[in-house]
Amino acid sequence: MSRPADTLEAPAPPSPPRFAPVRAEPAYRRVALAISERILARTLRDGEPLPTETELAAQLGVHRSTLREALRELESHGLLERRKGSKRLVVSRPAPEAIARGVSRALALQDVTIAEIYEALLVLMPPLAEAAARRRSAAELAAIEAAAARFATVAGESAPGASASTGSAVAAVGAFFRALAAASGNRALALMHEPLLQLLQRSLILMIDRAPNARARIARAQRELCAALGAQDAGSAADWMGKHVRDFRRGFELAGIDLRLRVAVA
Amino acid sequence: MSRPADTLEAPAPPSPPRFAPVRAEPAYRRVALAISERILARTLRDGEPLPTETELAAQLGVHRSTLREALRELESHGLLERRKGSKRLVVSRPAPEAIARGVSRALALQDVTIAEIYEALLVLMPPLAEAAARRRSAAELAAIEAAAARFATVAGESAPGASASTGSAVAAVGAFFRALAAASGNRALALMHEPLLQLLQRSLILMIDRAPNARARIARAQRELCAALGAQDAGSAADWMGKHVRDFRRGFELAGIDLRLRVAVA
DNA sequence: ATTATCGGATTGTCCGACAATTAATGCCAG
DNA sequence: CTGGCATTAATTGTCGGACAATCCGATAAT
Repeated sequence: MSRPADTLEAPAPPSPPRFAPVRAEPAYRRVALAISERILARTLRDGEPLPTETELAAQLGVHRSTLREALRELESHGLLERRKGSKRLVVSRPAPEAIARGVSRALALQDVTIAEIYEALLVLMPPLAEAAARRRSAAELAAIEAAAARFATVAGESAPGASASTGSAVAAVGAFFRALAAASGNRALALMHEPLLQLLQRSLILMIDRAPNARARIARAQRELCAALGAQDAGSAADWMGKHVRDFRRGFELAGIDLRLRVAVA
Repeated sequence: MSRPADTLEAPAPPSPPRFAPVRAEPAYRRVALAISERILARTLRDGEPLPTETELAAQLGVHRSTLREALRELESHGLLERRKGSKRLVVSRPAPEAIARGVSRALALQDVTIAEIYEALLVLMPPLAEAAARRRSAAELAAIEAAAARFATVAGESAPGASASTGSAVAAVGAFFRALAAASGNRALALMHEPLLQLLQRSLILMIDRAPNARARIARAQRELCAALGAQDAGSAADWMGKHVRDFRRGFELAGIDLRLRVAVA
């Protein structure tokens, strides 16, 4: 486009019989690509601070504004992050929940239904529990049990209908699943389960106070799962997880929530 | 901070006992959030063109450069897209492959291993095949069969080692899985399978020419899967998909590729 | 009606500037 | 010589404005 030292430009190509690709990408995209390639190739390793904007813009031969547009793209993909209270951007590996948030949004915008999320959970969670039972460390087990304990506390301390506790009960459910996923030793499965969980949580807020016994049933399932994980009983863990997930479905039905409704997102 | 009776301090705020959040987010992020909320809330529906940059910047009370940074973020998440050869940005639902690319990158940067991808595929794909067998339409079945036919052609036409065809064979494998996922009727599962597929494809490039019979075994599995899908035999579909996935593992082993290697990404 | 032409609108990119904040530096006391 | 504090330099966030290339819509020519 408008570049500084563009000398005389002949409108017609002189002789080359071959044509260059007509569709040139804008500079901000090429810049983003160039930087992300370096990150992917580990030339820039995570934790490493990026050069200053002025410096980087000079190196890449673009204006700072242009560079900035590229940086926003990388930042939003989690390839760059700003450490708390610091100015400089540093290279980082994307945080799972940030990635998952994007996936959640995509699913929500695609009008995915609660039924689809339920089905996916039914596919994913039992194997996750199985893997966790087989591979969990002592510390991971402790974390899972702590999450279960917290749910029990939160869920027990209030009569059904006390909406103040709804949020923390749902959050505790999330914490339990996350701890379990972390213990599975499979980051691909863990990452994939995260968006489902995020979407489940949104719907759970509506369900947990309307389905009688929902809290009690969840607490029960968590206890059984903890026991299975403690005993490293993969079969039982998978089994109980299956029951647990199916219970969610029952909860939605009892609460009168149509499973064909599309999921909401934060 | 809180001193007892320090009456001499003049700069203390006069009356407001409440403080605003200290950590204000930059404008470009607030702007991005504001716009994305509208999109999520369907106030801006997909296909709808965004106002011009000048206009939008004015409405939001920020400079065009600032707005632009926000737009790049939304664009990179697939919430906005530029229709081919057009200038204006239009609201859009994120394309699955774009989302999946972000997930793939995240997994690769997290040093996820081939073994983890394999395990995830083993969890995900058989239920996907099962769902596809149950719900596939005639058109979807045709698409799957077409993909299988293409793989057979590509895989058969060249002697093993002809690296020219490697790329198209791998692409055909991808097309087959994608067609199958699309027929599953579960967009959550389909979206989650996509990053696994992307990563598998990268590794397949290395494997398919080094593992004897890889092509033939893949073709066989695809034929059997097509038969099961055609007969709407969910059990058989799940079964063959399981074998198919396990075959990939065998292929890696035969090719001498360590499953503990981390996956690569485009 | 179809195509060629023209002017205005819009995007991509750049230049430059400045306040607020963070990082760096130098200075003084212990 | 080291630790703490004040001052200065550097960096980011945001803004105003500019301009070429391109796209869009309308109008004129075939």
